[in-house]
Amino acid sequence: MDGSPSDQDQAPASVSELLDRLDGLGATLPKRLGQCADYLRHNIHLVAVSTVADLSAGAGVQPSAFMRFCQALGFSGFSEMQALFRAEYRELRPDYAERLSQLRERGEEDPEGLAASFAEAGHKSLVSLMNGLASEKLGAACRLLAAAGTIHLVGLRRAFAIVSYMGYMLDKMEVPTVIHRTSGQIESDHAIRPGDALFAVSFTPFSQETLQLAARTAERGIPVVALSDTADCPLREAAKVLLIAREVDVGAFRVPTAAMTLATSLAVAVGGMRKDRLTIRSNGSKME
Amino acid sequence: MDGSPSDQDQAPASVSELLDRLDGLGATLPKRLGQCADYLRHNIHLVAVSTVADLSAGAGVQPSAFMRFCQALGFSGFSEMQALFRAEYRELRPDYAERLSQLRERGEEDPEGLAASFAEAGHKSLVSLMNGLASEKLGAACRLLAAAGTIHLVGLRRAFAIVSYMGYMLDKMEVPTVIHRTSGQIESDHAIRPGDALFAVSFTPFSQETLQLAARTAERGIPVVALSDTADCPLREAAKVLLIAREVDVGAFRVPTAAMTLATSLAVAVGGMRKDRLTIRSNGSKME
DNA sequence: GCCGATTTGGAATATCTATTCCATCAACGG
DNA sequence: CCGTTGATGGAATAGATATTCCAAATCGGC
Repeated sequence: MDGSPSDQDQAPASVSELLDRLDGLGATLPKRLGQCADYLRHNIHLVAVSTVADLSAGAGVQPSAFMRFCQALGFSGFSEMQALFRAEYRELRPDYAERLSQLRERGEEDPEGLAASFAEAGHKSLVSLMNGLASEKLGAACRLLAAAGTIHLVGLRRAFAIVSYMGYMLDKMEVPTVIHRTSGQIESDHAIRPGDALFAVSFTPFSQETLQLAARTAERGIPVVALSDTADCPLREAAKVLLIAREVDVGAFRVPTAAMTLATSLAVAVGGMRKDRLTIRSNGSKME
Repeated sequence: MDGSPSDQDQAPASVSELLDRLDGLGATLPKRLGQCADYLRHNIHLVAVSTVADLSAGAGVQPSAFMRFCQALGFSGFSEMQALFRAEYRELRPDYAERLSQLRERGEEDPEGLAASFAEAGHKSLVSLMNGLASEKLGAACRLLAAAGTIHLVGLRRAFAIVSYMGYMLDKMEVPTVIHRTSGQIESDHAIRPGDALFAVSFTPFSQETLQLAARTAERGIPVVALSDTADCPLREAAKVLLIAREVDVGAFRVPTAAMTLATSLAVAVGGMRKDRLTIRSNGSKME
């Protein structure tokens, strides 16, 4: 009831608490335990389904070292730590996995089975989105759009849902935005002025209107950021940055889950950056 | 070394193969093994992170019975079966969980961190969508829409992305569809004719225009199907069926992942049903 | 209601996994 | 350069966990 001094010695109660503590220990750990920390950070998902032997081998240390590592984190041993991961894993999917697999079996005739298939596809799309996201490209896209005067959005057919949602978000954040829904490009071209930027969304099969607007805009030296579902899309040439969001199909259909997620992230990030810029400006302290 | 006749005795190579085999064995299993099968079907997600003792206790049988069950499925024992589940788990998220947690730590300043948070939220939204889906309601919604002459879609602001995507899909499947984007309701009301149906989407805070159009349409005796993010939404009264898709927010923002998934499922199911109906009609064999 | 076949429960065992221990090694301060 | 402290590797041990075995129970056909 007394001995224990600060906090070091009680075990983390959740995975994110554990990660915090890992950061806290930082570089104070001896070499081998440091290797364990590194490996853990990069392979959290393995803990629930692996043995100390597996993990220590992965980290390139002896099992005993890994054991000491667990204790350094505040656990009594590996088993206690693993229990944490297993518990968290169980919680995340209470009866979900169950229903999903039952429903999927029911086939894609039944509406609920269909929904299950689409949900499953959504999970996969998100996984692949996050695995494939190139950090620099996303950052570059944000900077281009944040630096623009007005942001112009174009996307037709299935891409229209994306730009319409993006337009809604940007507008809510008071970012000057125009959605180009037209095929008659008469007004579009002139509305896009130097200092602006164009965000073009197009999926296979690509709409000519979108491609052409993007091409003409790029020719005029106005930056174009593109979002597509494949890297060899015709927008590649016009775009300064081409973002990719692949979706997993269900039969001939798909939900634009990954694209929507990426577009929303972009919009929110751009909104945040512009707000910062404004704040700084109005302080008068710095000009961008 | 020959006895083994057909196929019964080689182990399944994937979880879905295993589920197939489970269905195959069907009711031929003795009582205790039947219990195991039931329990397994409802708790597949537990296999990777549990022991035979846990699982057999859950199923209400002796460990030895569970053991025999594994063997009946074609595995050499429990460990071999568990290995399958663990392998599949590892594959699904290769370095995904890793990145996600790293990125999320980076906070929601950084665009990539934001994307990670939204992706995580998307997973959760899909989980809760599937857990909360009431089978009858979805089926009823499909039937109402499939029976309609023209399907009218309405949804403004953030809901517009949903209806625009739905409109695209329905149109692709040659289902007569109209998207009402107007606030001036002059034409809308008359365009919606007896025999048609209205699909209304609205999230908090609700747009008056959508609510009013739904109310007026319902008053005229035309069926209204609604999609919202909460059960006590004003559409509840006008709608014959109210579908709910809750999203997990990131700060003040959200991606309409669950709603988009539900709407797409609905559209595809309706498209399928109408096609069936047409086929049957043209065969002349049955009239709906 | 008896007999053979099948299923069941529970304890015994084999295997695998976590954990500890200690001799050796490297780092650091005097 | 030596002695102390802390880290390391590897083997020994303790503890779980899976797996097998067999006696008892149950079921089905006659």
